[in-house]
Amino acid sequence: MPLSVAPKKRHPRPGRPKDPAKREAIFEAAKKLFPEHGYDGVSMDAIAAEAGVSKLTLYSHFKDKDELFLIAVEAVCKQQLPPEVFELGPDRSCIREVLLRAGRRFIDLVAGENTIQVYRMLAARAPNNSELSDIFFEVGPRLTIKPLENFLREADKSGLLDVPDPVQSAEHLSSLFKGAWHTRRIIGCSGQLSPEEMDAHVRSVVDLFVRAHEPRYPSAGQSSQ
Amino acid sequence: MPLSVAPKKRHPRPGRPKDPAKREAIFEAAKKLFPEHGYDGVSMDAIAAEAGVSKLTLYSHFKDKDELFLIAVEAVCKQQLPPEVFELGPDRSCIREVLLRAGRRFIDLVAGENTIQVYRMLAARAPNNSELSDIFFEVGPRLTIKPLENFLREADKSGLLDVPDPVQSAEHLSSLFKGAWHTRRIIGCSGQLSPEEMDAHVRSVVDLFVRAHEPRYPSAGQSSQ
DNA sequence: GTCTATATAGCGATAGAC
DNA sequence: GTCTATCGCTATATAGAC
Repeated sequence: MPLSVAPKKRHPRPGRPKDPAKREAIFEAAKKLFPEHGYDGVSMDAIAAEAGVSKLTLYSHFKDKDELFLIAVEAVCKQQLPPEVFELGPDRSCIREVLLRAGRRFIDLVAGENTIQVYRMLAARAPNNSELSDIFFEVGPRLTIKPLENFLREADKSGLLDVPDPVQSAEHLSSLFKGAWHTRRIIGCSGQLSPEEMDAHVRSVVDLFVRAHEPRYPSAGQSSQ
Repeated sequence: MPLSVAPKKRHPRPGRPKDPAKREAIFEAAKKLFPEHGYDGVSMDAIAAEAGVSKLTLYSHFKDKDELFLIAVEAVCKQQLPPEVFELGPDRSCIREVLLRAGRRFIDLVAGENTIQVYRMLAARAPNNSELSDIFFEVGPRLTIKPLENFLREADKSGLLDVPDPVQSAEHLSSLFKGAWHTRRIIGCSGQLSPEEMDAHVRSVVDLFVRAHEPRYPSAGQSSQ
């Protein structure tokens, strides 16, 4: 059961209601600062200052630093992926073109600054918050791969590709798109991919993938066994 | 110019020489603790205690925490990879078998606890130490891929595989072997690959890779153009 | 050169005034 | 409910005794 941002009001209205705007300001500050500097790099004072509230107000809305970190990261993960942005178009005439477009979008998403920051945060606290990493993986990478999987499944049915295991192939394709650069970005290596290099990489991946999955007997849509 | 562990003695022998054994003890403690708990998770007190020396002795041997962290991580990276352990055997008769063995070794290495800990450390301090990450990538992943690259180049020459760009193909193969599990381990997801799943994964990768690179006209060793 | 003891600063979390 | 001021703790880094 994922945590929620909404405060739980046990008593209908015992006194003056807490200011939702302040809670939101704290929440926004956490979502901004934690990805930038990591768990240990952000103090509760810094969050309070960024939000423009006092530290006690902060503690009145959130139990402790861990809780705030948890819901902040979770929120960043969820707002990370607008799932429809990655739905592959209905154009399946040219399989390579569709995969090329998909690859560019995929890389833009998983190698974007926001995504990389989430990975870094989670890596830093890996020994502590394995549940948080699990959540991230479900709402992040898992959902990102899904459109690839669906596409491959349909490509297999229509005979454009030979994909007996769409789940596994989608994961392979995802790994190929990420390549070595994804990990390099996470650990903060200096060099960056130029747009030309990125394009060459995507082409290379699509070449390899299509070559591995193109039907062996082009005239036959499906082969028995 | 990488840092060295050896102390620089500016004066030949001004007084009592510092105890090299204590320096080594501190060094060993740092190499043990930093990978386990990360930069912020390890205090100088903890290192001194682990090494069995006082904190001032520590500071007399190393300028500050950053310097100690730097040379410790660098040392862990370098001792990480005995390059000969990954040299592929001379048996190139069955290409799939060689790749299967290579894949298992490769995964054992890059998904091992030590390697993953290095990734986590670097990710946590990514905004600060990009040079350190660069060093790691050169002495780590880069060297690990090299044997794959050499093997693919020879396989291409002997006509067993069709690998026009061994560098790129080796990187792709590496990405496939790592798969999603490598990243999942870095961020500390809970589930782990069972040996059976690992084996299935490697087989799947080798299937895909061989299928993509097997010569199209089996009888002809090389194709022109 | 090495140790015990300490200075200084920052952390997360809290008590009391309004 | 919110703020100012502070507790208790731990961090890095250092001064004085041997």
